[in-house]
Amino acid sequence: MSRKRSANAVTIHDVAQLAEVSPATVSKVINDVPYVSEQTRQRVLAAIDKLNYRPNVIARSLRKSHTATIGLITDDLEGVFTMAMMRSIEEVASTQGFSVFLCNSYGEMSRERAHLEVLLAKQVSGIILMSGYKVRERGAPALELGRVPVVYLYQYTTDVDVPCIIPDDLGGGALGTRHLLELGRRRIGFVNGPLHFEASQQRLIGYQQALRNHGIAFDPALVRTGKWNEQSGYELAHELMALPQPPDAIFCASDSLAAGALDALHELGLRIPQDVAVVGFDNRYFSGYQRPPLTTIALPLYEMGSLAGELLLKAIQGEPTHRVIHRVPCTLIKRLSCGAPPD
Amino acid sequence: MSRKRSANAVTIHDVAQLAEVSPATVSKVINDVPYVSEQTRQRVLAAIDKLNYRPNVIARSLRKSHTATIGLITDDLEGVFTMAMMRSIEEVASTQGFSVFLCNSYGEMSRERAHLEVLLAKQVSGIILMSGYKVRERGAPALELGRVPVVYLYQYTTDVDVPCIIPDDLGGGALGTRHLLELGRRRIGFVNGPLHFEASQQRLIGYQQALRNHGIAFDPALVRTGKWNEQSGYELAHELMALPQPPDAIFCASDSLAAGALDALHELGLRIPQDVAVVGFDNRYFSGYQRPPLTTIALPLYEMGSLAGELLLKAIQGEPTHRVIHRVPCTLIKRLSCGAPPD
DNA sequence: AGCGATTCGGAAAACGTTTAATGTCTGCAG
DNA sequence: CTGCAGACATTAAACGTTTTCCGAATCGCT
Repeated sequence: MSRKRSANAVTIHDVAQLAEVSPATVSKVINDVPYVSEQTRQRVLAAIDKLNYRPNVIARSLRKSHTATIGLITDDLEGVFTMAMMRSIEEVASTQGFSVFLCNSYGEMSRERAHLEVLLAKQVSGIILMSGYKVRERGAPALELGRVPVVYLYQYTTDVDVPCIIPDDLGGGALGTRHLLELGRRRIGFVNGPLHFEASQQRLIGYQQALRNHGIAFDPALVRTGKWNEQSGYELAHELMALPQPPDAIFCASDSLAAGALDALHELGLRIPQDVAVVGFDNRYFSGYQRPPLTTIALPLYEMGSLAGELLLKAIQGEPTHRVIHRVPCTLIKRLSCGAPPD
Repeated sequence: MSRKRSANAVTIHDVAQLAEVSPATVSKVINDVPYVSEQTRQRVLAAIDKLNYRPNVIARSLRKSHTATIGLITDDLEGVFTMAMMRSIEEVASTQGFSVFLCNSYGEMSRERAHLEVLLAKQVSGIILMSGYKVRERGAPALELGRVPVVYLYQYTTDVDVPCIIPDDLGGGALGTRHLLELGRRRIGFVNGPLHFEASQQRLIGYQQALRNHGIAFDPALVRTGKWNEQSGYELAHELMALPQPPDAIFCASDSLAAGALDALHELGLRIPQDVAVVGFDNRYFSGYQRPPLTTIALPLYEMGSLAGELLLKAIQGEPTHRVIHRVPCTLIKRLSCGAPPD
């Protein structure tokens, strides 16, 4: 009989033979193709069950040239924002019957290139290129390699016709500022990261817009820029508080900066939020563990991830893809450092 | 000509045609099979280059029944220990030419089952089942589905013949305790997590062993068990410090417990490490941000991940796999809470 | 009874590779 | 001149599906 196959490779032929039917018919019942009688259908199903048959998806893909597989290339698998996006990508993919290949490029173009090659060789139906935070822009990867849909997640580029997904940093900047304004704060300091990051620029613009909308004059002395880290936050907060008219609130463009600012304020013996309110940005893991727990602007990482997945899957299904930059809105996480009652 | 193919599907036939040679010959030069003349080899390579041909790995796998692909199913994609293990798995896989499918089961058996089915249907060469911390034991997944090698990572089960990889919690418990003993501490409190976790049991045993090896009597009054969280750490540290003979050091079985303990000690106005030294366990992200930065026992997550990858790949290459529980040693991360000079 | 439409089932050709088998040279030893 | 052993190259059969096409049977009409 068919015992010559390698170990446990039960194929559609085995099923066909057992059910006394042709492989074509078996295929039909598997794929719910009409015009197979109920009786044979049952016979085939029984055979499938008995042999514990599972279709070989590889073979299927070969014929159908559709693998139900997408590739996910990340800059930094251990990046602080990676997991959340990955989680939602995996979720939308798997609920739609897709599997996802995980690739880590370590930010090296050569590795990214290599991963792209194998993904395409493995006939993925689409690819998500994901970054975290730092790297936001770069040349187009070698998309000429194959004509599979691509979406950029948390990064973008203008030289390629591809949808990009990033957080709405401007809106986030406005959101945090508005929150402080609504709590009655009038001199709001802004501690920013390096200005060559688009995120910094956008968050600052948001801050300014919110001030303007509230009829508060923008005071350049109240904004400071440094690195993204705690040390900068510490130093710049000190600078702000040393002003002749120190601020009654500090909005930091990252939670790390905010952590440093908190240190500085504690050092000065100031009460938070009574004397100075503090709002961070990013909703990093540790922000809830600060003293006091930090009110912050959350990056919409889940939403960005699922948007990426959905966009890609639609593109795979043939929907035309435009060169759009999707800016996903940030949300406010109220904790104790701003003075408002927490969520 | 061959323009009838779907868009940009350049196949081995196209190459063959351009190079005026048979597909078989092209295949040979691709796979470095001997007996093809240098001249035709060059001609074929030129054609490949010109057409920008990439072999269709799906088709290849079909014939060779070997996909160079592994599956990774995790309990909890967002688990605190997941990323590090994932990173090293991806690394060893990709350096050996394997791709990895990422699957998240959310700890639900039905999802795990479903993922297993599609992984097997997609003909993966092997599967890693990964957990984090909490779930350590459970029934065997439906391996009868297919005969592909499996390894368990950060979880284990005894009812299946499969290699398991877990941290050496006992060794870690001993390591932290020994470190405190060597720094001269003599009354070391032990704040533990729930005892139904094997990790708790093992860490406690390690603690006891280290004491014994140093000739210090084990005092049951010095060990407390609660939950894994900060709150427990806070309360149990208070209990310990209220003892008639309070400890001069506290070893916590998790960094969360340690964070709570730190709170309690601060509240009591005690200096760390001068009055009480503290050591945590897990090397969580926030442990370096405590006041003072927490000395802790690091879980060997990278090592566990790469071990998992290597074991799986070896098994795929045919090496027989035993039912072994690999306990990977933990390491000591010296920071400021123990009194020793940091690394 | 005749006949088109509908339903069911199978034969065979794909899908893009690899590989075993086979064939054709060329050169060289006897 | 024969025979034989490489060295190259090709043919064709796999791999496990899906899918087109075709034929047979049945059904519902006139």
